[in-house]
Amino acid sequence: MGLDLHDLEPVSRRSTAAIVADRIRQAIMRGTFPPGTQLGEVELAGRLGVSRGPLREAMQRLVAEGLLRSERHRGLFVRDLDAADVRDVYLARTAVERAAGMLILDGDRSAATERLTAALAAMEAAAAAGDAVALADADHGFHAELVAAAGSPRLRRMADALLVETRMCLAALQQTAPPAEELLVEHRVLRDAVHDGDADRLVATLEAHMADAVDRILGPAGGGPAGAGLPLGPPPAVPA
Amino acid sequence: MGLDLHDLEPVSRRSTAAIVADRIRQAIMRGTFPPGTQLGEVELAGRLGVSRGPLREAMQRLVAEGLLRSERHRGLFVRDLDAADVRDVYLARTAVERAAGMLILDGDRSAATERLTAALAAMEAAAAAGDAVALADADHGFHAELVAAAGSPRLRRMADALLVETRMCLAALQQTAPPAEELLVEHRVLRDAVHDGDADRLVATLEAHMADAVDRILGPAGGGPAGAGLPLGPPPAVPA
DNA sequence: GTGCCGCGGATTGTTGACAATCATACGAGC
DNA sequence: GCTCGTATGATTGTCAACAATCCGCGGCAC
Repeated sequence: MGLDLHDLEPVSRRSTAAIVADRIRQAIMRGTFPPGTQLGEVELAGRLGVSRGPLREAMQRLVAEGLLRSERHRGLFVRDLDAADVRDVYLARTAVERAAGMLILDGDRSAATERLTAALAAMEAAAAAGDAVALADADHGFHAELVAAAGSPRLRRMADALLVETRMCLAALQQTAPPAEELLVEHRVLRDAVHDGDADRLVATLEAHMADAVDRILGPAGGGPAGAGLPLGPPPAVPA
Repeated sequence: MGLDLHDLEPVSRRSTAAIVADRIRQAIMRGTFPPGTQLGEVELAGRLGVSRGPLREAMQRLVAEGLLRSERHRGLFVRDLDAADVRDVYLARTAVERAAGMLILDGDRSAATERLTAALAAMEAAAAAGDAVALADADHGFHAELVAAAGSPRLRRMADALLVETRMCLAALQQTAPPAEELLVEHRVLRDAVHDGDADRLVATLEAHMADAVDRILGPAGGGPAGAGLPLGPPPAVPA
């Protein structure tokens, strides 16, 4: 239902490096590779059925995206995100999605509303089914659709990268249980604000939504002033 | 004078791929490789004195950054930016630098003011010397310092990528002569707004500054509503 | 007992060569 | 004259092997 650009795509599929990059990215997102784990090149290459050449290229892409951290002659490690990183991710997301929202309000609101409604339906279905990972997927999809509807390639690219990091946060610090109903309400308000063209309400709701997400992940400790740069303390229990 | 993070860098220098990526990036920024040119791997590898392996890794990074466009079995080409891209770059920059500015206003304003003043001094020196490329460098440095002072790693990373694309725009569509005095005034106002903690003035000036830059590059045609997505017409004279 | 030195194992970084693929130019057929 | 099929050339994509580097452990001198 949610295929974006299948309209007669050129026959040549993407390069091998891009494919394995997507694979690794998805594995990191889904928590298959916990933060801090070392990714051996030979093992990964063997498991994916490719050689080390394309795999290294894919790794470089992921390093550029900030998902991996490369130590020279030591290996590649999955970046572990601390509390400051969580705040930073949501701060950047707020900036990007805010700009996307303003852009939508100056553009085709009805089309955007339609796309957001569809994404919202996916969230509602997942919530009704009680499927937590599907709900997270749909949440991801809603925000991706929000900035995609803005029509800015660069905002979209930045948002995609940030959403991947968001999933990393969720996978790493798996919160107990996201209150599905509250989540749905917040997203519904976002869509309505887009529909009504209410800029102030959209921005306020977006910021509150992001702050809520940070609180949900970190516990209601440092969600307010968002002082970036502090490593800060142990919220409930984070592994080293 | 403007070195950012030279503070006792680890002895092991970066990987070869990162070095060649920086080289290519700089070459693209400075206009050495005009947009649309094909970058042959063997030629580049020979010229840089490295093999094709590390070079391909560097290329993947640059593709991920959006500076190169890879066509399968065709080659790597320098992305050529049209008018819509110019508007999009400045739109994204506005979003990022606005967020950075708000963050600074909630943080250490005096330190940020100091850094911005230093960057401004570099601009003034370049303007006084009549050195256009030094002025562009200093302009670049001012905005880089602005988001660096915010202390958000992700905003910083996004801004760096966008600034490189900005330089690409400037190099490709080399404008006649940027009015140095006006440029200085605008940046001075930005710094003063940071110093005074005036959020409204900072945002307004920033948006005006970006709109001015777009007008300067494209000619005063479509700077107002910034309708992204249109390829749009020939402002004065753009090469295909 | 403590600190230093050297060695073994493993991993990454790099290289060169092989194979697959595509664009271009030329000639045959209609 | 135009179009289609084919040969050629160059380029990218991929692979397996070589070399450099670093961590951990055992032994030795002090």
